[in-house]
Amino acid sequence: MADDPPYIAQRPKRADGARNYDAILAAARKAFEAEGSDAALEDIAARAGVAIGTLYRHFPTRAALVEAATRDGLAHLIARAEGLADEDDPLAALTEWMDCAVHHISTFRGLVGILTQSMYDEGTPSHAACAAMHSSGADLLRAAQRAELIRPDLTADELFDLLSGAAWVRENARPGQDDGSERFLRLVLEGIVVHAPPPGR
Amino acid sequence: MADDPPYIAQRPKRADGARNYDAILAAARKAFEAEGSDAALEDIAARAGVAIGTLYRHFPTRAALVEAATRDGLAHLIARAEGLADEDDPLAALTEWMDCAVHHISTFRGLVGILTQSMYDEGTPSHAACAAMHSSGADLLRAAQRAELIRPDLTADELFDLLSGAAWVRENARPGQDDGSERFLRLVLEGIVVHAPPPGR
DNA sequence: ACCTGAACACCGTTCAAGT
DNA sequence: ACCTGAACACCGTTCAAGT
Repeated sequence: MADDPPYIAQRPKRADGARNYDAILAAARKAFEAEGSDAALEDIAARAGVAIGTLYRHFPTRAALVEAATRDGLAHLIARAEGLADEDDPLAALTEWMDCAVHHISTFRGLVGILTQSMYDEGTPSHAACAAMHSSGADLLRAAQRAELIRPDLTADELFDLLSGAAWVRENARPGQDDGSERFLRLVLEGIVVHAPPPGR
Repeated sequence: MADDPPYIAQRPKRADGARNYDAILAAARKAFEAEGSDAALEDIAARAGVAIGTLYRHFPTRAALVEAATRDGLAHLIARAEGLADEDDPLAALTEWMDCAVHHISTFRGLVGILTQSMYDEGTPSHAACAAMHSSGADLLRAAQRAELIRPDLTADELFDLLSGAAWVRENARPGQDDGSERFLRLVLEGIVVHAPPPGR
């Protein structure tokens, strides 16, 4: 009774297929950034110079297209966590990663929502990437907690709530204004760090 | 060159009009709560027992319908701020209000986004309500800052970023799970309160 | 194996006709 | 002043025909 696994787009091997696949992805990324995750698929196909059926052949659902469009970015984010694990200061490492994460999960309007859903819906194309991201973040969190730099009662789920809140604010920042998510994160951070005990103790 | 003011729905005086207006609003609230702010307008009309044209007559845009559906809730929130202004403990007052605000601005999926847009788009039906809400919150914030209970560098805009971040997390909480926005707010609060100086000073 | 585009469905929005 | 529902437009999605 296993529900079939989510569809993950694959780059075709045949030359014309690969070319179209790439063109669609490039057009999708551009459209998502400009119009958000609900950009018109017909426009994306048109801009990629393919018929609408071709888009559907490679990416049968919008979720599959979003997954493919954000795949590299999320992979980079996960790799970054590995790199930061060796850092001397685990709080600095966590902070740096959170900043990086906020940027990657809010590259276009609607992404945080999709990823948040994917976090707990296994039938979703982005679920695997989200799960990997979750465990990357959890590792950095645990390290900072072991060093007693982050309050011990903070769970990884709570960390991701804070992260997605910050990302949503960034996604929805008024166009002209600077985004305010750095400030948001810094304020949040003050709430989760272990405050130094009074001196002489 | 004044752009015309945003359309604000008014309850008609004629009996049949008023009846339909109420029925549409009731159906809309139910639909928004179940399906989010992009619920199908045709369904709402059908459930209210009116033709689609009647819905458009009373609420020419989706934004006008959302404004009307959330009008009472936001008015209540603003009144609550007035009441809390006389509180002894201005930090408790602010905390209580933030909790209340988070609940009101996340009654259905998509609301926070609409209200956030309305905050800085004057041509939007909910703009007036948002502006009133903003100044209500700013008053409570200033009181808490005068009492040196909230860090003095926190701006009202930043407070609303934190608020809408919390509301978004609540909106998007996984269905079964408890929403986690209380926890979110409590963590955020730790980041913005003035921490007691070491004793004996 | 991949591409095309017509066809269908769904839903938002308008408007002429009616009470 | 208000209501109705047909009409149109737009866009998502499928699929038969083609290379």
